[in-house]
Amino acid sequence: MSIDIYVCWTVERRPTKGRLDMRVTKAQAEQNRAHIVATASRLFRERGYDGVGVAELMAAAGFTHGGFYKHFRSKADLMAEASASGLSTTAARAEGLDPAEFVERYVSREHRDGRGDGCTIAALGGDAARQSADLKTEFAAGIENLLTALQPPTDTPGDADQRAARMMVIDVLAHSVGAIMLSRACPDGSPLADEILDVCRKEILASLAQGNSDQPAASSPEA
Amino acid sequence: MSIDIYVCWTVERRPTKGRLDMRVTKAQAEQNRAHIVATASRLFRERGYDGVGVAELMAAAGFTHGGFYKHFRSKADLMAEASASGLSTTAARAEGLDPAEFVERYVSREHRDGRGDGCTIAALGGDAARQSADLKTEFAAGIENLLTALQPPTDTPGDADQRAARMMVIDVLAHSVGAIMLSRACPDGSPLADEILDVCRKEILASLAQGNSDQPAASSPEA
DNA sequence: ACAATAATATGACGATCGTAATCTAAAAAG
DNA sequence: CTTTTTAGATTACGATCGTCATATTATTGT
Repeated sequence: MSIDIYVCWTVERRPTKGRLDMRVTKAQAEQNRAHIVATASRLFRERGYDGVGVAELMAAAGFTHGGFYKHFRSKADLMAEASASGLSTTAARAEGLDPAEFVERYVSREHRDGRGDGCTIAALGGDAARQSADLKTEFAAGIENLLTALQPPTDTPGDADQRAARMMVIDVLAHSVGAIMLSRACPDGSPLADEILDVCRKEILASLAQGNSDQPAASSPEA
Repeated sequence: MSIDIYVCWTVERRPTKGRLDMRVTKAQAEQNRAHIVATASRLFRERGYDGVGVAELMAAAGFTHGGFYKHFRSKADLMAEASASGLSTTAARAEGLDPAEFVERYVSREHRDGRGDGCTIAALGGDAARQSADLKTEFAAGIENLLTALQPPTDTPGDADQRAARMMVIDVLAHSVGAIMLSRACPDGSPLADEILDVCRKEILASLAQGNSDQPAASSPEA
């Protein structure tokens, strides 16, 4: 019959997934769904929620748009799920990182220029502000997770220390997000874009070095 | 003739502009154009560049969509102009403001909850990052203007002081923008949204108070 | 006063949007 | 083996998108 044609299509579209049949294993379907979410997470970060249509999105994942509503109730649902996925990735990457290390990686040209791979907060935070409460809730949860991942391990959780640490990471995160977003709003490769990044990175790191009251290393750290 | 009817329509639609005729005074046309730009600037800040269509935009300004392309070459052109308009308004408002005063007003609930009236950078910076180089250039110019407006008047422009002041305002701006955007990405009225705002405002003001090397007031300022 | 101009209204174009109905055939259930 | 279920393909719907063509008529230039 037309099996050869199907195989041909398969090779042309998604060699990884490898199937274009009508019905698919339950495990395969789950995997396909995850792949759609991952693709959406990247595309949304690159072009914004309104910048990617359902059809284009499915095509980028290697499918036609028809099956979309077998996986998600609406585009808004996928937006929330893709955002949650991206946010959890960022939190996982930050896990165990020293705040200074986080800032070095976050407030960098590589991060600024790699929207699709970068932080969902910096890429879609502006869009999220105009979306549904559901999506904003996902963002808040993602932010909380990131804060937790960044909070230095306070084995003796004296309430004052804990609160101070939380305030510190909140401030560092907002500061870093602002630096990336401001830099991205400038023309690619413009001096101002780089200046913003360099100035902010330096200032954030300085405030971190000085704000360490645990290790009272004022100007000359450990000798 | 039908002047009475025109007046009636006028009252129903845009009492300010006052005319619905086909042809209009050159001055009136200019005023109409400015009104369209102002309306667009507000609507874009509230709903994003992709969230407002040309027809809806013109209707909000009191016109039909037909005349749009007599005023602007494309929607992208209006986006750039509306952004420039909003950015210059922000810079004008910041003119002569002490950095601390700026932060008090900028990192506030009123600003966060008033997108349409607030800073264009915070409202559209995320969108601008995905737009054309022309629009990004407008943003960079607007940011530069805001930096200049915020820079304390260095009457003796020693290069070192000047550069330090510039670094300070760049850092404060990015920090403030990040605080607003992060807070706006959280659900309306959520504790985290307010916490971000309060923590960041406090930290930014603290860094300003401490960073003042001109007035060497370390802990106890002027006596 | 007359002719040329241009700001607005009306209507329509093709493209794309999110969503859904229908079809197909293989996987899952019996 | 038979039946049911369902992932994905195909097709299509109505709405909206940015843009443009045309008509109208008061203003502007002469």
